[in-house]
This record gives sequence, structure tokens and C-alpha cells, in this order.
Amino acid sequence: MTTIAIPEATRKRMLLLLNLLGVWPKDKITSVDISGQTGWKDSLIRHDLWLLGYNGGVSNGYQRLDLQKAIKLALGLETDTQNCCIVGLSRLGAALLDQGLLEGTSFVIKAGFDSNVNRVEILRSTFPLYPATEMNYVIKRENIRFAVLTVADKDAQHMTDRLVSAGITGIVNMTRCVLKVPGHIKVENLSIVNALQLIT
Amino acid sequence: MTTIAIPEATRKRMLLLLNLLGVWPKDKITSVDISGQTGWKDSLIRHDLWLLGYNGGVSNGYQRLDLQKAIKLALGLETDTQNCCIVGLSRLGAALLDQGLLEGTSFVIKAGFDSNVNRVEILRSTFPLYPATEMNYVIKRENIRFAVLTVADKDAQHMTDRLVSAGITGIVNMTRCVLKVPGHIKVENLSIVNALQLIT
DNA sequence: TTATTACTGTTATTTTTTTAACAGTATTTG
DNA sequence: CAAATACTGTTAAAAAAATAACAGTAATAA
Repeated sequence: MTTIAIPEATRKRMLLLLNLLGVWPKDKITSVDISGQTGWKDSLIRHDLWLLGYNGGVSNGYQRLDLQKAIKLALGLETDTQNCCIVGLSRLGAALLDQGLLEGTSFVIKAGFDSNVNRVEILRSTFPLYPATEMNYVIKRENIRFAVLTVADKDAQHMTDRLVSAGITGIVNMTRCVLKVPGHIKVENLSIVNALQLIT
Repeated sequence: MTTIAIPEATRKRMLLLLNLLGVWPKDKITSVDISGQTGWKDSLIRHDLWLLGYNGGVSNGYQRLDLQKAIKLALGLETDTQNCCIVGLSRLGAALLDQGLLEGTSFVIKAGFDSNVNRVEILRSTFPLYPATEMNYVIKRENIRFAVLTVADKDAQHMTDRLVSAGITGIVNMTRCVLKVPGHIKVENLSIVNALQLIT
């Protein structure tokens, strides 16, 4: 069998499905069950799992634990920790200092940055905060690969450039700006304003 | 000319483009300019604008202000205010109390809800906070149509059900749960954990 | 004035994603 | 045991989205 690259759309669904499986109360789950919970067509779910190369459910639906394991494996979800940082510690960014947010995941926040030195000194957090001037150095030293960007719109592109040159490989963008990044950097846009407009 | 429904993918891009136009320093912008800023193919941008029925750029690229206006018109972006609420006022939710987030948009936060009455009483905000028990009543009274959901995962579906039955029409879901909603309700998933996994 | 340039608008093509269809297989039932 | 049931895995078809191609047009240069 030739391995087929997993499409982004499938990957996205499978990550959500993992969350669903985490709270599913029964041992068994069928594609129709999943459809009922998510609104995705049952055939789409089966097709997704087929893309992952999974076929542990013939005739009888899927075993929750087995399916969970298989998806994690197929998506290559890291089991060892992955280092992130938060850039921008104003209200939204500061809220992410809450470690609980990433609980039970492989992600660990290793640093927070802000250009406002005052903020860096005042805020309390379980991980160290640094002035933005030290970004490049700290990211390299701590081996940080991902960033959550929560700065003011006017600083978004500038900070992005600095993150990229520090060697970050992915950015969760919570500003409403479109970030300009080199092709190998992944960006996920999570702007609340854009989301509100989309549900209008 | 028969009006063609605007695809979701186009709509999403056009909303981002609006943000870009807002900060573009020149009067003129071409599809290649936009491509350079966003990474989208220039033909895709022209195609999108064609779908919107816009053709104000023949031969010479687009006039920033004119294009802005045309996109807003084509997407039917409301000019009158639209009422939202925040459900869940723990750290992440409380961060959204910051009115600045929605500044310059047509969205206005009319209420915040939390099941923890203590929180409701202690937090300071420019709009009123209510215990979750009053959700149904307040949403109807204030004519609230959209909700940002930032509750703990275990409460996500339950609160969603209550929002839906109160008559909300769209939810920005910041939990990592897959929400089960009737077909006519729109949901945008903005989970940070899912986003991090996607850029891995 | 004509030619060149720098663009778009639009159609056609390709690629990606979703949906439908159904043969095949364990399990359960009679 | 055979028949019915409840599922999946897989292929084929349809729909949606992205890309390419290019004729056409206003502005500018020669």
C-alpha cells in the first residue's frame, strides 16, 4: 500500500475527533455516532479513517481506546513535550499564563514576552517572562518551536518577523492581521473578531 | 447576471483582506500585492473578487477605499451593532472583558455569564455580568445573537444547549470540545490547543 | 498616434474535498 | 446452521475550491 499524505481537512477533523473520543462514555463508537456528535457525514469519517490507514473497525464499529491510539499514531502526535511561548502579555495574552489551558497536552509554555518591561516585571506566572528584546536569545536557548501571538495589531507583523528569524516553526495568530511568513512556517488564525464575522 | 452564493472559503479570505486593506499604506493595491502579503495566489484573489461581483479594478489594480467598501457591501457586513455575550468568565473569558478587542467592529458585548456567582460579583467590566441561571432571560431581553464560549470543557455542551435554546444563532467556541448544535447554528472553533496541534 | 506595459475579469482546467454507493464481514438471531 | 443485522472499507461520482491561461482594457511611453 502506498502511503497517502493526510490532507489538512482530515487532520483537523481527526484532532477534534480525538477530543470527542476522550469524553465518549462507551467503549464502542460508530461512524454514525460520530456523525451525530459532530455533524460530519458518516461516510466522511470512514473515509478519513481510511486515509489514516486504519481498519480496526470492520463490521462492528470502533473501539474507543484502539481508535484513539491509532489516530495519534497516524497523525504522528508527539508524546514528548513541545515548547511554546506567548508573545504579548496584555489582557488576552496574560490570560494564557493560566497553565490549565494546556493541561493534558504535550505543549509546555516556556516563556512569555512583551515589549512593555513593566508588564514583564509585574505579572505572575509559572514560567519566566522576558522583555521582547530577549526573544531571539531565549527562544534558541529554550528550544522553543511554537508561539502564540497576542500582541496589538500594529506590532503583529514586526513580532512575527522576529519570531521567524529566531527559528520558530509555527504561530497561533490571535490578532486579526494577516501574517506574512515564509512558506515553511505554519500559521493558524484564531482571531475572535474574524470568527464573529464568520458566524454572522 | 445571476448572483452566485459566496463560498465560505472566499468569505473567510475576504474578511482577512479587509483587515489587510485597513492597514495598507498606499491608495492602490493589486492582486499581486495582496498575494505577496497573504501567500494566496493572485488568480485566486481575482477569482474571489469576481465571485463578489466586483470589477472596479480593470487594468489598473484596485483602489483601496473602493475595494474595502465593495467587499463590505458584498459580504453584507452589518453596519449596525450586533450583540454578543461571553459565557465563562474564568481567566480566558475574563480577558475578553477588555472592550478594546472588539473596537472598530460592529460587535458589542452586552453581557457576561458564569455559573460561579462569586466571579460575577467580583469581576469589573464595562457591561453587566450575570449568573448563568439568568442566561435565557438576559439573552432574549438584550437581543443577543452571538456568544463566545470560554467555559471549562466539561460544561461546554451543556452551556451550548442553553445558548441554543435561548435563541443564539452563532457560537465562537474557544474550548476544545466539538459542540453538537442544530444545523442552523454556526460554530467557529478557536481552541488554542487544537491550533497548536495543527501547526505541529 | 501607435506600441508597450501593467493590470484585471472571466472561462477553462486541475486539484482537493465531500458524498454516495455498495460489496464484504463479524455478530446476533431464529 | 442459515438468515438477518449492523457495521466498515473502498471505490466511484459529485461538489467545491484553487490554479492557470489569456483576451481585453486603461494608462503610459515612444
